[in-house]
Amino acid sequence: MSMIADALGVSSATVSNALSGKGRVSANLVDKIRKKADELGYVPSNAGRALRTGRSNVLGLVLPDISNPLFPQIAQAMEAAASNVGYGVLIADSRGKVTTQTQAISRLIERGVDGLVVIPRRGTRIGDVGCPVAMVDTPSTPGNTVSADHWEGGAKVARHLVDLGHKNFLLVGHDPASNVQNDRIGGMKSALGRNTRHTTIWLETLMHERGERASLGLIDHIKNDVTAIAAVSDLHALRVLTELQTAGIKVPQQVSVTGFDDLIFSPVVTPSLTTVHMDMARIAELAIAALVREIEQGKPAGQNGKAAKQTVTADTSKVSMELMVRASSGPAASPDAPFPTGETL
Amino acid sequence: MSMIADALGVSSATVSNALSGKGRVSANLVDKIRKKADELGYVPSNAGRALRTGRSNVLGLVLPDISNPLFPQIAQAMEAAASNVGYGVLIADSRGKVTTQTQAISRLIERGVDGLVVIPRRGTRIGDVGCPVAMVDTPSTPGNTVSADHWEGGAKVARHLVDLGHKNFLLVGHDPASNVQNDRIGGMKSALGRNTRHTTIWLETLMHERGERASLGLIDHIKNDVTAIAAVSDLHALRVLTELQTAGIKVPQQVSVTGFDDLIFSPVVTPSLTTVHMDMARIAELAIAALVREIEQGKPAGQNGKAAKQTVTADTSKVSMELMVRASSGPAASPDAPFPTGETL
DNA sequence: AGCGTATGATTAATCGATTAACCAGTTAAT
DNA sequence: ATTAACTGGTTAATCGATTAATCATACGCT
Repeated sequence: MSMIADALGVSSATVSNALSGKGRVSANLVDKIRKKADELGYVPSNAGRALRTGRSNVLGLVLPDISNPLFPQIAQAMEAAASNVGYGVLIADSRGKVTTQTQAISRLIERGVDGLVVIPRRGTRIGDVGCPVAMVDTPSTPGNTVSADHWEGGAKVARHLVDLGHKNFLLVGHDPASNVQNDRIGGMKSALGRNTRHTTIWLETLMHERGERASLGLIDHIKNDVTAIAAVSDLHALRVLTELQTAGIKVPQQVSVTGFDDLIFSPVVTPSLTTVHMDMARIAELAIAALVREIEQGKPAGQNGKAAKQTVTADTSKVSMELMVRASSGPAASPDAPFPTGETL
Repeated sequence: MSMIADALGVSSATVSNALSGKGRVSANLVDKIRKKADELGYVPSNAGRALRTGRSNVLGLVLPDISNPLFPQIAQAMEAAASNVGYGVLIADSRGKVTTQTQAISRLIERGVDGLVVIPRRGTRIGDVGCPVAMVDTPSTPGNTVSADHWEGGAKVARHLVDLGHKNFLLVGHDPASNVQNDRIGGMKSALGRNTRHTTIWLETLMHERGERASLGLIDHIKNDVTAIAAVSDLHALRVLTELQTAGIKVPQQVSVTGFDDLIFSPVVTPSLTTVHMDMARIAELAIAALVREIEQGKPAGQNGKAAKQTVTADTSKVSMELMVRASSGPAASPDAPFPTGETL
C-alpha cells in the first residue's frame, strides 16, 4: 500500500481511503490509485487489516463428524455462501465427541474467527464463546438459527406413501436422541392418518443389541404386512433396500422404500431412491447472512447485557424440503397377494 | 501480552521471549509469566503474529468438488493432520470447473494461507501461486506429492478375485481421463494374469450415450460369462450391485462385485462390499508434513531459482492401500451352472 | 585489579492497514 | 467582511507480537 502511495506521491492514508471509499478523495485520484493498485498487483494484507480492525473475515464451521455423508453438501454450501459475502471458512471436526468439539471451537476462536456455524451433535452446549454463533439443527431445537423443516419433510414422504395406498408402515430411525431424526419421524407420524399402522425401529439400539452388521429383521415386518419402509436417511434406506433385494423382495412392487437427504448415490442405485431433498444452499445463505449481520453490527465485546443471545437469529428459521419421487416407491401391493413371486422384472 | 508485562513489571519483549522460549529469560521468570498468562487467559493474537512474521499458520485445502463422497475422509484427515502441527485449514471448493478452481486458489492466497493442499481435477495446472503446494493425486501424475498407491490397490483386488477362481472380468471405470481411475484399472489388469479375459467400460462415456440413469447393460456381460465386476469406486460398485440385485442375480453366488475407497455405506449394504481402503490419515500427515517443512524453511519469495519446484516432495509418495474383503466377493460360480436358480440365500 | 564473557532483561523498530484529528484552501452565507 | 462549512488531502497513533540491538550486572580467569 505504501508502494502505491509513493509511486503516486500521495500518503498511504489516501490510498486506504481511496480503495475503501471511506474518506474524502477526489474521483480523479481514486481512479489513478485504483489503476496503480492493479498495475502493481496490490493485494491487501489480511493480517494488517485484521490487526487493526479486529476482524479476520473468517468464519468457523464446526461439524459433529465430518465423515457424515451429508457433510459435503453442507461444507460446499457454507463455503459458497461465505465466499459470496467475503468470508473464508475454517473447518473443525469434532469427531463425534463433545470434548473434542469444545477443543475444536476454542482452536477456531484462537485463530480469530469472526463467527461460528455449528452443526450440533446431540448434547452439544454452546457456551459463551465470545463471538456470534449460528446453529443449524432443526426448528424444534432451542437456539436453532436456521435449518430444513424436517418435520414437514417427514410429513411429505408420509403423505406420498399414503397417497400410494400404503397402510402399514415401518419407520426406521438411527439415533433416538437426535432432534433431527425425531422431527422427521414426528412429521411422518403426523401425516399417516387414522386408518394406518406404523412401527418405529431405531438402528442404534438394534445394533447395540445385535451387533453392527446384523440383519435388520425386515422380513418379519413384511410378513406382518408392512408395505412401506421410510428411513430418516438415505444411508439407512440404502441398507434397507439392499437387505430386501438380497432376500428377493421386489422394490417397489412388494415394498416401497424411502429415505432422506438425497445423498449422492440415491439417484443411481436401482431402483433409484425416493427421498427428501434439503436446500442446503439456502440454509447456508440464511445462516451466514444472520452471522454476518451480527458481526458487522460491531459487538462491544465486554457489554454482555441481560439479553446476551447465545445464537444469532435468521430471517427465516425453516427452509422447506422437497420430495423427490423416484423409483423405490410405488403403489401398495394388493393385500390379496402379499408375496408375489412372479419375475415381474 | 502487554497486560502480562505490566502486571509483572517486565517488558513485553520479555513476555514474548518467555512464552516462545527464544530469547534469554530466567527459568524463574518464565514460570511466573506462564502462570500469569494462564491466569489472565492470554490468547496470542494471530493477526499480530501473522503481521510480524508473515505467516498465518493456515493452510488452504482445494478440492475439485466437495460433493465427492470421498471428501469427508479427506477433509477430516487433513484437518486433523494440520491441527496436530498447529495449522488451521481453510477450504475452497472449485465445483468441478477449472476456472472456479483458479479463483478459489487466489481467494486462498489473498487470505494469506502459508501453503496449499490441492486435490487436482483432471486438467488442473497449478501455476506459480507464491506458496508451497502439496498435490494429492496418484503416483503416476507428475508433481504428485503423496497419494495412495492406486495401481497396487487395483492389483490387490484383482489378485483377490483371481484367487477366488474368476476368469472373466468386467472392469468399470467412470472417467477415462482420470489418472487415479486409470491407475486403478491399470493395476487390476496387471494382476489378472494370462488365462483370464476382461472388458472395460467407462460410465461417463456410457451415460453420455444412453442418458444419466440408463441401465449399465450388465446382464449382457454376465450372459457372456463375466463372473466378477470390479469398479473403480464404491459408488459405481453400488450401482452395479443394486442393478444386479434388481435383475435377480445373486451376489456373490453368481457374480462378485468389488469397489474402491471404502465409502461410508460400503460395510452396511447387503451384501457388504469388498473394497480397497486408503489410509487417508497417513496421506494427509505426509502431505502436511512436506508442506510445513517447506513453509518453515522460510522461502525468500522473490528468489525463484532455476529449480523452482511447483509442488513439494514428501518422504514417501505412495501409501499402500488395504484390501477389505467383505461379502460381495466370493468363489467364481462353477461354469457348469452359470445361472443357478435355487434359493441359495 | 582488570579484562573478557555470560546472563537476563530492556528499547525500539517493524509488519500493513485503518482512522481520528488536523490543516490548508475554496466557496457559501450572514 | 468575517465567519462558517466544505473539499481534498496529510499526520500520526494504533492494533499485538517479534526481534535485532543494546545495556547493565555478575562471574570467571589470569
